[in-house]
Amino acid sequence: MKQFSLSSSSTTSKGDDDSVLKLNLGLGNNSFGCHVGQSPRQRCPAPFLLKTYDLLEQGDDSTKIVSWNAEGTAFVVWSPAEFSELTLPKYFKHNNFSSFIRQLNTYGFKKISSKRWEFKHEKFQRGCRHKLGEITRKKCEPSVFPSYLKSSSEENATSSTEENNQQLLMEENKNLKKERLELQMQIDECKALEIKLLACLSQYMDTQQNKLRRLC
Amino acid sequence: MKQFSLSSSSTTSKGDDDSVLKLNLGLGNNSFGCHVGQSPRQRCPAPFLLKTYDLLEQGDDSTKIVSWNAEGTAFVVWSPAEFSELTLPKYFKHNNFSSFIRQLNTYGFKKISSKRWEFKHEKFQRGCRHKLGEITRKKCEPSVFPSYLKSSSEENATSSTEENNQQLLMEENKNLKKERLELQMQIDECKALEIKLLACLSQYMDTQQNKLRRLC
DNA sequence: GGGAATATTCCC
DNA sequence: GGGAATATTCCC
Repeated sequence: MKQFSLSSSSTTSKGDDDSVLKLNLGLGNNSFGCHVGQSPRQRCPAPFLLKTYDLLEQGDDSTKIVSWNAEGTAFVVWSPAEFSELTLPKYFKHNNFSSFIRQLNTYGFKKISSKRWEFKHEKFQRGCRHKLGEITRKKCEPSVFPSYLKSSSEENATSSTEENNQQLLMEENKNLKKERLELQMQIDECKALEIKLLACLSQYMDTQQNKLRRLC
Repeated sequence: MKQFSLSSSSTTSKGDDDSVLKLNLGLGNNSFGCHVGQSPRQRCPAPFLLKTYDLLEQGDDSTKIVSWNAEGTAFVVWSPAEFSELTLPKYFKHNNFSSFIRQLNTYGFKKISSKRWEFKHEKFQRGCRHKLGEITRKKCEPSVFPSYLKSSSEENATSSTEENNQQLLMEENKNLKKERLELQMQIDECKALEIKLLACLSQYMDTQQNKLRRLC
């Protein structure tokens, strides 16, 4: 007899049973609670995003200080002064409005009104906490050279082309290592999924055996 | 499921308001009082160094928590627990001993005793606040090679060592690219396997359905 | 609005 | 100890 304990244990993602049911219904679907294909990359949302979202969900009287706009498609800081003094230190290690805005810019939020402090990001909307993982920092991509290597012009006239090459190489090197790590993580994810799939298959087979046995 | 570390920030550090305000004011000092033209590079000391120095100069009862050693050539954290809870938040935006140590390492301090938390830096001594500007971060500057590339012998890299470095870099680079390819192939295999598994599962389910139908 | 330095956290 | 990601500050 095969082991049920694996999938029935509650240690894994909630809804293993669900995924089994879904399997019975839709075959081509990769709905195992974790996705197989390339839906938008769901990472662990940045702490900044989670905090900012949570801060908006606080339904207390602070809604006069900061809140979603009417449509829930952006948020408004109604009172920057109070927001800085009261709200920010509850969630962050500072009370500077400008630092908060710096972070918003880092994550690609846009100020969408000249009359009030209203900020918008496509993936940051009321009720969509699950989309926060799709928001990423605006950092320069691994494949991009750092600014100090671009357009070095005359300043580095002293540095030889050899040194330049070396810097480029080091940069590429660093990026490759980062890529390696990411690929490794992808592989780990894949492997975990395989294990789940196999467990699922095994469980399904057992269930079917039992059904047949009962009918015979 | 993954864990998000909202931890410390949501639990407000009690009574921090004052210190935060002080911090913000204190930071303003940085742009002033920079010595120019002294023989050893006198820069504006890093906030971290100034705070750590000042924290030691506080002659209050906190000397039981942290103080200079007898010779004034290093300093000792006598009580890490109290230091973390009481001293750190007065000067920094956290109360983690390990973050403090991370900073010490960044600035090149060395732990010089295995029996107590004693840290030393050549330029960080009692009565020598004016030398703090000579202490720099260990970060790899744009013009500096990473440690693993430094020949550790001379600053004036001869063309031969440069060539050597370059060769090493290119080699590592090549290997990394090879690795990348292999990892990519592993991923492709994984994905193919997933597809097969799903197909297999789906086919199996169909067969079972038919069996059941026939029996009913 | 964003580049870059420093600080804090996380992880090996 | 230190690499690297994220946070905070400073400055243009």
